[in-house]
Amino acid sequence: MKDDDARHRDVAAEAHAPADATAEHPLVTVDVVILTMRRRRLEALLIKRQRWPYEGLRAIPGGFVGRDESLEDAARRVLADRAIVRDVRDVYLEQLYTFGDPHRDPRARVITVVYYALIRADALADALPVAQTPPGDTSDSGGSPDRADPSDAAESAWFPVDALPPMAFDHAGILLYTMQRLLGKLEYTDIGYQLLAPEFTLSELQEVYEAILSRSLDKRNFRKKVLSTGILEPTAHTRKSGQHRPAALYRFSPRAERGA
Amino acid sequence: MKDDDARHRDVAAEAHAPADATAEHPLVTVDVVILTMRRRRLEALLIKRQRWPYEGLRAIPGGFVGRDESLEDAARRVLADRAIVRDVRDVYLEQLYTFGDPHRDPRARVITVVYYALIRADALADALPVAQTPPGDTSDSGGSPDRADPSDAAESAWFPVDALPPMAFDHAGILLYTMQRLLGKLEYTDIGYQLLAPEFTLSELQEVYEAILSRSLDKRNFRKKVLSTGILEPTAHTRKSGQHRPAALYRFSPRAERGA
DNA sequence: TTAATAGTGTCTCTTAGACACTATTAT
DNA sequence: ATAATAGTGTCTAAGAGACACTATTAA
Repeated sequence: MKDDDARHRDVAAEAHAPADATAEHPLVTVDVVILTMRRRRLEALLIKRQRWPYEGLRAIPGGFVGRDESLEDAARRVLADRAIVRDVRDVYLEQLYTFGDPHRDPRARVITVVYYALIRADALADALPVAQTPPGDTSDSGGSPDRADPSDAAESAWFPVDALPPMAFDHAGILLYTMQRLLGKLEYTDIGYQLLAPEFTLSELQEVYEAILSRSLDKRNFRKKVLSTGILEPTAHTRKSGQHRPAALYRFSPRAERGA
Repeated sequence: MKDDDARHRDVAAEAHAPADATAEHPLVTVDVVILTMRRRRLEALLIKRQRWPYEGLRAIPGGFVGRDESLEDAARRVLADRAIVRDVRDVYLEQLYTFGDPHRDPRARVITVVYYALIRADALADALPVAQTPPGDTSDSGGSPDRADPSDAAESAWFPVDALPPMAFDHAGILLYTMQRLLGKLEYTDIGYQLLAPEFTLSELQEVYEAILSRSLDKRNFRKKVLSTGILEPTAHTRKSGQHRPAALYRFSPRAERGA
């Protein structure tokens, strides 16, 4: 076996790159679009930038890829750093796209591999990042908007995906692209279920679909369709909430679990 | 404005990376799965590795990302280097996935952004890379299998995607993933048309679909379906070939052109 | 009794897929 | 004539979507 420096030279030589190819090479980060259902809406976790460039604007959480870390491991580390879930293994994580425009970051050439993470409502950590109260929404806000995030980089907050704040870098476009991907995968995969607790009502499932599709669905047709697929099975449980009939709880049938 | 070194330190500091973060960073390449219809099959262009590791095995063409080059520009440069098309702008190019396992290349940490390219039959350059004659196929081979590629890296050859040779690195998996993506996009996009000349017969279009789906389709149902979408329009031309009725040629209707 | 959500069937229209023969050309 | 591919229509079954009322609970 050769030592590391020799290997680097091998790779560089093969591609006609200069001997110190690493210095010429772009930096690589992993950004993670973190999504969850909150207040019956789909919301994304965004940090507030504290430095130039785009100081004060919101950004998608991210970090550099470690030397011996896979891209997905790096994405889970970003999630763990933000401390928004109790167990990072509970999170559905999927690679979205890699953005590499030479001028997307004014500081350096940075290529970012973007993942999106779907957080089940029941998996959110107790110490929730702060919520933003949108104008016209009079429900309780649930936290001070100034609470600092443990990370050096920024404080975090949840924003409804259909009412995003001004964004740093190319992150507005990345969010938009994420929503399009989510919408595309909704019909032919079970990503919709990844935003729900292990047991859920059909109304909750319908809310997830409506949030991603940005339109309301007919209740009878929706239930007919999801039940006809056979991937759901009823539990013996119901959930009471408010002054109305309790809802039956469903779960994935074991056979269909974790299919993608 | 700051100078480049200062900017690099900014990025590194923000992510808690060591000061010489660039030395710790992975290398980034772009690999391009080049596909075309040849002999009524879908075929991929592969190079033969000339060095350790995986010497003698086949690999997907690729190259390092230049400092001021977008990822897509890098992919088109890989295409241009291989000299397989007359005009690189004619090629349909789409990002597939980014592979970054820390040990996928034994020489160094290499993250590769993979694109796939669909080459129209009429856009292939005259100096075609050599074709492989699979066992049992008695049609003419069309070139010496030993002709050297202009590139330092390897000689190139076309291989049917359903009969691939032993592959270097994780490239067999990448090819497989490409075919799955292609299959998935076939139903709801017009990628199928990107493998055809501007004017084509319905039988040629059906052959593309059958190659990607790996199954035969009913001729009447296929024609009914594609014509009902309204994205095709008849030309006044026909094509005669062999001892049978000439086929009508179609093209995209201008409105639907270049939709993705 | 009221407010709030859970839960349930029918009809229509469109689409997917099975299925077999005639048309036109070169040899 | 024969070989080879182009081109064409009907029927059936399944799925998507429009549409309105009853059931159960807490206050």
